[in-house]
Amino acid sequence: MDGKSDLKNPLEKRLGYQLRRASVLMMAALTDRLADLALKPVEASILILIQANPAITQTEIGRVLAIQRANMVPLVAGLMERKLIGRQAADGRSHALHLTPAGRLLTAKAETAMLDHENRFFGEFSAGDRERLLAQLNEIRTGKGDSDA
Amino acid sequence: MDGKSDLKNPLEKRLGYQLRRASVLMMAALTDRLADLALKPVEASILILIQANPAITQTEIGRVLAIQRANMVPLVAGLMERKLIGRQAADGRSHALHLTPAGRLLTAKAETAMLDHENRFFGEFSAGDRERLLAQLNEIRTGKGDSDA
DNA sequence: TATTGTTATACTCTATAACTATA
DNA sequence: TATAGTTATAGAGTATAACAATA
Repeated sequence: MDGKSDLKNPLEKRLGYQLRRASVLMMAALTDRLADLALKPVEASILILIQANPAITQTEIGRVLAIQRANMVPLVAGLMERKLIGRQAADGRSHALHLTPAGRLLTAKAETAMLDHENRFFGEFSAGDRERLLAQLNEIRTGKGDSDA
Repeated sequence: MDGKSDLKNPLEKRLGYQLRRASVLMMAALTDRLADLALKPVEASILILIQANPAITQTEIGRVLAIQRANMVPLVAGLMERKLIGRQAADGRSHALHLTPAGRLLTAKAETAMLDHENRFFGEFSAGDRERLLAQLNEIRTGKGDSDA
């Protein structure tokens, strides 16, 4: 009941390929899900990071999320303009970021959306499978990936 | 022995986030690895797909790899110019693609590079863990992800 | 000298619309 | 009417270089 084609795709056996395809699919779904809140995934991530780390600076956020300083500027400016976050001078050159009340509210909604989103994709997975998958993905990041320094 | 910071990252508990970070890291590593062959990951994927499916057309490749028809044009043109692939008229509007001898040689090298690359990241994983991870990633793609039609 | 925030800029990847020639 | 290949183009996302102010 498919009949779409008889094409072979040897890449389906490649972990890196499947990793990327799954990631792209989930990112697209999350983008749709967060569009209701007028947030992009990266913006939601920034809000969550500020919530977890009061007085974090935008350069620090960039370091955690692997975003260049230069590219943080319009992101922070956008959240400031929407009055979701505020800044206070930390020292003369850096600014401590915090969530506004509106930002706290929206961050809570974003977190709910992200959990729903995750359950949509992993709802059939057992808790053990989720934990193992999470640990394995984390291993990829923290394991052999450190040889690019 | 780290001292890098005391920042919390709640996103590390999110499967979608870890999936993306792992994917980006592996893609960057693969890009480096294939640079020796003057191939981008997408070009290597196209070569492998042509090898596995003689007489495939570029639109079909795009369908398999989720690449727009329009974006296939410069990719195929580049591989043609390097004489890694050739084309023959299939019907009046489509062309059957095939690997040239040079293309076959380079594709073999690319496959070796991709296997090495995969072992670099998953070498510590047991065969069972690899299989399970592959199956889980495939489930993400073929499971709940089909509701965007 | 190093770091923060910033501007400007370029490059890649991806998406859309429209055209042609074929089916 | 639908499809393959193509062109042109626009929009993200990401990267680098340079600068001013501050540490």
